[in-house]
Amino acid sequence: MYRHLERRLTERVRDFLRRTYNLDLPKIVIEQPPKVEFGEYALPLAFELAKKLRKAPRKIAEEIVNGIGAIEGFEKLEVAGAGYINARLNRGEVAAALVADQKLKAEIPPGKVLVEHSSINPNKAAHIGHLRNAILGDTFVRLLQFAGRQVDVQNYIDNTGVQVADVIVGFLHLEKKSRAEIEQLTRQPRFDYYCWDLYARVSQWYEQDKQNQRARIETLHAIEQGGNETAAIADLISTAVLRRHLETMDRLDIEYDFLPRESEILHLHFWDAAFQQLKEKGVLFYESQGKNKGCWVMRRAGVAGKSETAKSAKTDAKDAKHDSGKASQEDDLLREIEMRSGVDIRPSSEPAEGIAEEDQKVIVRSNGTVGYVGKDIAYHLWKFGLLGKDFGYCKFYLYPNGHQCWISSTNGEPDHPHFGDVAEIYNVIDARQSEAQNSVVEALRGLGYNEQADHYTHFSYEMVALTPRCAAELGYQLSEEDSARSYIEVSGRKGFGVKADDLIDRLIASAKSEVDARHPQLTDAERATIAIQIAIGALRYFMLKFTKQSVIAFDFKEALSFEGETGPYCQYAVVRATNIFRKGGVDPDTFSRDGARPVSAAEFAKYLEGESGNEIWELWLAAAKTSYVVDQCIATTEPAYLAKHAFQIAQLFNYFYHRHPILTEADEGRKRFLLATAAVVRRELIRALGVMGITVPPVM
RNA sequence: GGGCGCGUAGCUCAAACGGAUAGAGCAUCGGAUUUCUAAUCCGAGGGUUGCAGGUUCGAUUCCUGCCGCGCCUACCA
Repeated sequence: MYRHLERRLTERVRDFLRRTYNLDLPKIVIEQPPKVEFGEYALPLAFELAKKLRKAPRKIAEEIVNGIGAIEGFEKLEVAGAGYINARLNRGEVAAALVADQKLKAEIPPGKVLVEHSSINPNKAAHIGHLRNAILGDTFVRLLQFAGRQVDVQNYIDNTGVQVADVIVGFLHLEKKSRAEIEQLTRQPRFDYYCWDLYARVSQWYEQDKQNQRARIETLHAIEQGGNETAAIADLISTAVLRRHLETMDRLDIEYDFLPRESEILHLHFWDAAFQQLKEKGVLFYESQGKNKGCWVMRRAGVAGKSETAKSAKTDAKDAKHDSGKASQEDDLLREIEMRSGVDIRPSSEPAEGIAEEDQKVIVRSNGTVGYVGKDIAYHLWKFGLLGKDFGYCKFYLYPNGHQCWISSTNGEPDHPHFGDVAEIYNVIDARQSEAQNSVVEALRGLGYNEQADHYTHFSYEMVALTPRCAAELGYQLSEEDSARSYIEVSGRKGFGVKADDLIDRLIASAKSEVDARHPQLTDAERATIAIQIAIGALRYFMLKFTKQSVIAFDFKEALSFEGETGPYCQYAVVRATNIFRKGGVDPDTFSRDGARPVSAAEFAKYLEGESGNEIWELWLAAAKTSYVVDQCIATTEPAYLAKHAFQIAQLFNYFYHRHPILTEADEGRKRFLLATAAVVRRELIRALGVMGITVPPVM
């Protein structure tokens, strides 16, 4: 509603400027006035035009206001302050249209969208950082769907990486478990918790003796190669952990369509196909000397053009540091063990002389194995349908609601949905990986796929860390330095963090005791269901209320809060609205559709005018903005705006609720109007919350 | 060293393209409804937007330089 009117206003103004001043402005800025009394839209463009037209801003504003004529849906334009143009909507018409809830058609871009999120290493339990990722990703999926887009949801599974190798080392070398014993263990309810602890122990074991890392390299090698006992055990474990992740996320109503695995990227030789293209197009260079001798490298993303050969004293110093550092031991170990070379590493074309050593990003190691970025490039060529290869597909996980989630496989089932080959992609990956993400984009550009590169969005967000207080609460001993920080980074390697299921459990327990106290008359099952809805609402809202670039310093007290700017606050507003209708014996859904129809636009206008009208109008206006806010969230890849929006509606509604008793209203016409207000706000708030994956309980 | 990001009330965070009096929540203090349940509402205090310059009608926002903090910068993923 709101966005359609804004577009109409923009077009009329642009039209007028062209006609009157022969001006064509690329963009016409439209703001929202600080108070509704000023109108619904504000245009500061007279200030901008003042110089061009050599007139006072106020004069220009007056010319526009007087000359533009009537605009459908608008009451009038007026000049304010030093030259603002404020536009006033016809409140009655807007309210009547909102009640009718007519679907206004918006142009939907063609093509499918692919959102990749979660992508948790399948070697340990998911933690709060993964929750932020999944909640952001899932909400973004819902935003796109709300806007009418068709979306594929993918969760990339790195089942052949070091992290999985580490936990396998734990089972085989520390615990000396047999395959049968491990199989037994994977059946226990929270097998991922077991792995969480074991993974931390393995990291300690590596610390104890660097030689222990030999086991890691050997294990990783075996897993990558496949077709052996170690690989089979790794598959067993990573699959079991993956199932646990899906269960955890399903608790939050987060589902996936397809799980592409690294093992298939490897075994179906995706990389070979990508490597071929990258060599042909000169994106990769073979380095024949220096630190990266024997590697295939590409130019590091963000490094412009040909760099000078000025790599003198600085590079030497860096090398020296490397040799004495403890990293060198690991490097030696890596080199020491001969690895299978699955790809042709012999130099074919030009050397990498054009790129200074520090600007090189190694894609293929000197032992012939391909690194993570390389695999990611191949994967992304597949996403855009540019690889010339496809996965095999198998059914993997059937959600209780009947939705089928597929997984990649070397030998797939013949009948499967078509994944990949999309027009746009969004990768929900934390900010620490932005360089790797940029490298993938640069590789696409290097291959000449500029259009695809333009539709590649790294949905970057900051990590979730723990406050020192929270860490202490969890029983971790902190150094003095750490205690002084405002937050401490979570570390899976150290087993330092809050597990997702633990947090969800605590939220549910906390909500349950509250519901138990408030609604003893309900059955335990009913109360449990409500508690879960509240817990999820609290958690999802918590993860969404921060903007992406803000590091969340996690604290139980804040996360467990159900008051103030929280999900339950928003849910509660809906429950209150529902209660009015229940007590009044009116169905809110049918009322918002049919019952309010008798209230004419003229009547709405009457109740929405004047000072007391302003206050209620503010609520209507907020309710009218949902699709506008959704558009903004998509354009900026920032779901936090929606969280703020929902909170604002809830806040305005609570105020309204307090000020205007509805059921006792004596004036029948006014009562109808107030009921219509509650019905529309309720409907829109449910919608907004729904896009965030938050449902509303019947009572709270 | 280089790259990215951040610095706003006691605390945690907002402020779309540069715009009208920088806003919320929490915490503190003081109030409200025998009414559609108080997971609510109202009020109060609390700010030199890290510092210094610059750009302009106008800067929390853009530019430059400092200061402080975080992340990235591995033949890890």
